[in-house]
Amino acid sequence: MKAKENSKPLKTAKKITEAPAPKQHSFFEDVWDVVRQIPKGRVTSYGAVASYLGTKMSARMVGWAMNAAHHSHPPVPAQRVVNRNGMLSGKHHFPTPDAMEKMLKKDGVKVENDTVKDFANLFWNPSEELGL
DNA sequence: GCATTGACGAAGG
DNA sequence: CCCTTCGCCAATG
Repeated sequence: MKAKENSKPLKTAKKITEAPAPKQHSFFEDVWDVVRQIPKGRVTSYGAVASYLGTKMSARMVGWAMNAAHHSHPPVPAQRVVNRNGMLSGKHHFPTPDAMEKMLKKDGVKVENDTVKDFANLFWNPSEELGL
């Protein structure tokens, strides 16, 4: 049901990055849910998550979801999500550029030159782990 | 309402 | 093998 919560000239007070999904089961929330299931010390890629959700071509949306994930709750370990290259492409979106790799190292993931070391080995594929 | 951008990825040249 | 282009979907200008 769609409850039109507004009919008044509300000046877009609703900003994204807070809760883009008024309802659950949104692509964003699905992404967060998968990312939250990433085991500590493991990492995955945007494409892998997208592929698990069935939209492998929409890997970019996963990145967008991560952006909103910063305000989601429970917190989403976005630092465990990197691009297919294993590079910390999103580190610039964290509070501080080194927050991402710092958290990864805390998870036991070695990061060097903004890239996850032994990425192929640490790669966590939701389609496999969660069941294809 | 159209044009541009974006934390990607695959394909083409 | 490196660079460019296209596709995806949504948000922003």
